[in-house]
Amino acid sequence: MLFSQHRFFYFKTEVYFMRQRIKELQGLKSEAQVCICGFIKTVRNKGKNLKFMIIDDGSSQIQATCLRNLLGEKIDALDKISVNSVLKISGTLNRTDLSKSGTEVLVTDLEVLSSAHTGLPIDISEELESSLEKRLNWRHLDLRNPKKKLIFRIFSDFLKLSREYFYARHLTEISSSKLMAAASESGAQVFQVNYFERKAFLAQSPQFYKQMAIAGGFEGVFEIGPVFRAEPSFTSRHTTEFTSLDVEIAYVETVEEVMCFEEQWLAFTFSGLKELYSKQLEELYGIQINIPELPFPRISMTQAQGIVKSYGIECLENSDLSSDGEKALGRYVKEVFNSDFVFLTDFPWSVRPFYHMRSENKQITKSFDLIYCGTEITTGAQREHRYDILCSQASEKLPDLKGIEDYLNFFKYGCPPHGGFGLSPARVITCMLGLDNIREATLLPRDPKRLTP
RNA sequence: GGGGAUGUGGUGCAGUUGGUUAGCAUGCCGGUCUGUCACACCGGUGGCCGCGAGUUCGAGUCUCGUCGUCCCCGCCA
Repeated sequence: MLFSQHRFFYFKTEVYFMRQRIKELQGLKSEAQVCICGFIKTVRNKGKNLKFMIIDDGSSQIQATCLRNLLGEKIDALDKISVNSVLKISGTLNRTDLSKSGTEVLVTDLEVLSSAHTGLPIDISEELESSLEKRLNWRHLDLRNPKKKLIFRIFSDFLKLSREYFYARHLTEISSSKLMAAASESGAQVFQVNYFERKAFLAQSPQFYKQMAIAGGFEGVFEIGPVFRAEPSFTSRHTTEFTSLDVEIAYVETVEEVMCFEEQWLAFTFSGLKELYSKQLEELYGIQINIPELPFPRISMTQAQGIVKSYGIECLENSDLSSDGEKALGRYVKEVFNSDFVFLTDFPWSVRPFYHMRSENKQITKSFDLIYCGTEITTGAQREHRYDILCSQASEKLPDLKGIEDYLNFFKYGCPPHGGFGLSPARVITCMLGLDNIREATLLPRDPKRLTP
C-alpha cells in the first residue's frame, strides 16, 4: 500500500514526492508501474508513432519508449522536444530483448518539467570532449557527462569513508576559521581581505587550529575544508583554493605512528572505493583501483637523493626534491617495490617549518611527504609540543614572534605530544583516475586567472 | 616570476614547399521512417582562420607585436 502509487511516500506526517531512481528500477519486476524524472540524453525518432529516448536522472540511464498506442496524442509533444530537457515520465517497466540493455520504460504519461535551449556551448557526449577551459566555463553542463560526474561521486565517497575511519578512531571533526588576523604559517602567499577597518587573511591551512584542539585535550581531530594559497602557480596540480583534509593525533610519540595512521586510512578508503566503483571505473575509464599494500615504502631524503641522482636528475643537498625528482622516486618505488606510494622521510630542517619536531640530529626533522604516483599528496610531521623548544625553533626561522604569540600560547600550559598531516583529496583522485589536471577533480577550480563560475 | 606550446564554423580536428571556392567529424535546422540503441537516410545552416601590422603579385600557412588559453619549472597539497 505504501508504494502502490509509486508517487508518494508517507513518513510520519510529511509527504515526500516519490520519484523512483532509475538505478533502482533494475530491481523491479517487469510490468511494474514506474515514475521517473531526468534529462533527455538522446531522442531517436522513428516516426509519428514511435520514439525512443534515453533518460538520465543522475543515478543511471534508461530507455524510454514512446508508442502512440500507449501515450496517445501526448506523443506529439516529443516532436519539438530538445535534448537536455527535463521530463517526468510515468510508464510500465518492460524487460525485453528489443532494448539492448534488456530494460525499457513503456511511457504512458509524460510531463516536460524544463525545456532546454538547443545548441550547447560545449560537447557533453562521450564521443567528443571540449577543451577543459570551455568545460569549466560551463561546468554544470560538463557534469551531465557521467564520466565527469563519477569523479565527484568518488570524491564524495572518499570523504565519507575517511570520516567513517576517523570517527571510528575517536577523532573529532572540527571546523576552524578561515579568517585570520595573521598568516597561518610562513606569512607569505596569503590572500588579504578587508575586515571592517582592518586587514584579515584567508587561512592557508588549519594547521595551527588543529594543534590548538590538541592543546584543548582532544585525542585527535580532523578537518575537511577549504584552504587558500595566493601562489601564482601555473601547473596542472595547483589551484589557489582547494579542499584540504587535515588530521592531528594526540599522544603520538614518533613520526612513524603518524605514517602508519595515514597509510592504514588510505588503504581503507582505497578498498572502499574499489568496492563501490570498480565496475563504473572499468566501464568509463578502463581502469582499476590499486589497493596499496602495507606498509608503504619509506625512503629518507638522503636515500632519495641518491636514487634520484641515479635517474640522472640533479638535486642539491639539504633541499627538497624537485618535481622531476618526485616523479623519478615514484618510478623507482613502482619498479622496486611495485608501490604507487612512498613516504619520503627525514626532511632537512632547512626546508621545513619551525613547528616540525627535530631529530637528535638537529639538521633533520621528524617529518615526511607522501608521494602518490610521483605527485606529492601529503606533508606530515610530528610536531614540536615543548614550549621552550618551540619558541627557540620559531626564533631560528622567523624574524619575530609577535605574529605567532597566540599559537605559541597553545603550548604554554601543557600539550600532549602529537603529529599529523594534511592531504589534498583532489590530488589523490586526480592520480587515482589518471586525470591530467587537478581542475578535473575540482568542482569549481580557482587559479590566478579563474574566479568564475 | 622564468621557459615552451597553441589559437581555423557551436564543439573536436585537418589544412602539403605560401596559390585561386578553407575541408572532415559532430552539433544545429527541415524532412522520411512502429524497435531504434553512436538510429539510419535525404536536404540545409553555420568560419573576417584570436586581433594588429609587415613581407609578397598572392598569407589560415612566413615575420614581428599583442591578447587569450594550455603545459613545464619554481612554490606547494
